[in-house]
Amino acid sequence: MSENVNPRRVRVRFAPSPTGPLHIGGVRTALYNYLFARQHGGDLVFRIEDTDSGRFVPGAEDYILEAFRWLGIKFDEGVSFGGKYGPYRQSERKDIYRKYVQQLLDAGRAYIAFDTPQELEAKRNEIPNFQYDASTRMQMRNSLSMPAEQVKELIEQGSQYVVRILIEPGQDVEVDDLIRGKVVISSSVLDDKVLYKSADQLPTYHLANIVDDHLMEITHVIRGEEWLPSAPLHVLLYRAFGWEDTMPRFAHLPLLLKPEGNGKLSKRDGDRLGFPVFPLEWHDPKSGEVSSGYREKDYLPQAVINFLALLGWNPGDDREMMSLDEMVSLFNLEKCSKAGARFNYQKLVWFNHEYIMQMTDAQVAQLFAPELEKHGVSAPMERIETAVGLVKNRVNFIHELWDNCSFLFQAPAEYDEKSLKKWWKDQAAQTTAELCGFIESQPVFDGAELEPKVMEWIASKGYATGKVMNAFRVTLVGAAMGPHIFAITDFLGKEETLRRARKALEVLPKE
RNA sequence: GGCGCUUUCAUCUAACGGUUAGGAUACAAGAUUCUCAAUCUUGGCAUACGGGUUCGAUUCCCGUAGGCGCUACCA
Repeated sequence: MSENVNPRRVRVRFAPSPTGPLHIGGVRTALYNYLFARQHGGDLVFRIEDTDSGRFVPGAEDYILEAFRWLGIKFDEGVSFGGKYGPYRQSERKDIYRKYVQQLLDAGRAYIAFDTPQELEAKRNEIPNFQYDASTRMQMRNSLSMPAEQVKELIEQGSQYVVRILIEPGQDVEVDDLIRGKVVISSSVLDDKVLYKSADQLPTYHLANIVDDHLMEITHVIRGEEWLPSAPLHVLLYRAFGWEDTMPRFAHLPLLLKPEGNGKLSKRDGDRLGFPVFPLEWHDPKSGEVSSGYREKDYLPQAVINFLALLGWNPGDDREMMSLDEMVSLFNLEKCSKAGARFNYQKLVWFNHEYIMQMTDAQVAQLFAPELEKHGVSAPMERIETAVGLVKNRVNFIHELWDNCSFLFQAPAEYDEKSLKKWWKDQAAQTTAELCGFIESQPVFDGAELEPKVMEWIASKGYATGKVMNAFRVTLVGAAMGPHIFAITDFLGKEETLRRARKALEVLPKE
């Protein structure tokens, strides 16, 4: 049971609905589709499923496209990419769907129903577990229960109607899932789903999805687990159309769950726990509400991708840090887990740290330079690189670099109280003054040469190394923090070093 | 309620009948050190429960319990 049984070129799709920002779970689904397509040398299609005119949100499509650009997930064809299977926006395929709906109607695999939403609502209130199926359809107002002339008349009068699939009860429908194996559901529990809506004269997801996947020659449908219950319906639709021989293989991915508590990951969780659930920041055009995004929160796209890839899949060994290309060669649907995965964003923070560590100082400096400018600091790239090299191991995010190295670019304006309390006492002022004198008297300043001399001097004076050095550190940094002290003096240079130390001696208490 | 999926450390997961049940994150301790980190070492932490099948079950089957999803003229 593998792909080589299927001689067709591998074609997969990611088909979001433009109803808002792209959810992070959708990003993972797209990622898996991308990995699968690349690995098999196939195509990844970007289709827009805008068949719900009521929920359409302007800007959502562009947002989704931009998110994938940022993440580095590339599509081969589809909306904005072109291709010979278009149009790729479902709202532009109305005529196609109309034709196939008619085919189903003609074949007796679907029927027309006149029940209004209000009537259905009333029915549901009246009967506890009402379902529109073989047991109830003859009591409803449809082309099965009514005489042909009446149906014709109603249509001519302009009555609104939907088209429903005719489900034959009593047969076992089998879905062969690449991740879960065989799933069997009795058609008796399925209902006569609406395929074509009267409200906006568009097909529902179920119909559009099958028609498009067939016409676009999709070979594998990799989607979220929420679609598993309707997969049998989809199989039945392929059967009704007579397309069963080219029906795509299905793979239903486990869902992303809340980091804590019950339920699947939602927008609210991000707000509550302090992490984004969207790739990019989103400004809702209707409510004006702003939802944070990973890009704006300073996460690296590689870190997001890497973290997401491992939520529900593993390469089969212990490796965790992987480039997109590595993932492409390692990916395997059979290695996908079946149970939902909690969204443990702590680990994403760790990934971000690891990727910063993995980047060269020059790469990090490029990202940090704009941040520096925001703080009113302009420095040669070389200086920034050096600074970054000194402190990048202690940050999880690029923006945290500032707090860790601002003192390299700006003399301390004030001194951290706690640090002073701990280190600026006893003979701190005196030793610092003496140290300044010693350093000034030395013919060398380079840390590698100066450090042993200073240590020797401290020992000869009988001082405690920690006390002398930390007092000195506070004068340079403004706090008891930062990299190795001689790395700092090297960066600042002799003049600036002594200037800062003496400034502190003026400002800080002598005793 | 009905239907389906699912169940290994707190979390992500490995072990596709035989392992001292492995790794990573997080947490804790220690080492290092002029500070804060980083780093290294160490530590604690899991096979939901009950039945089978088998010489032997984390692994296969059944049941129970928990979790998740679906149950719209939404996708």
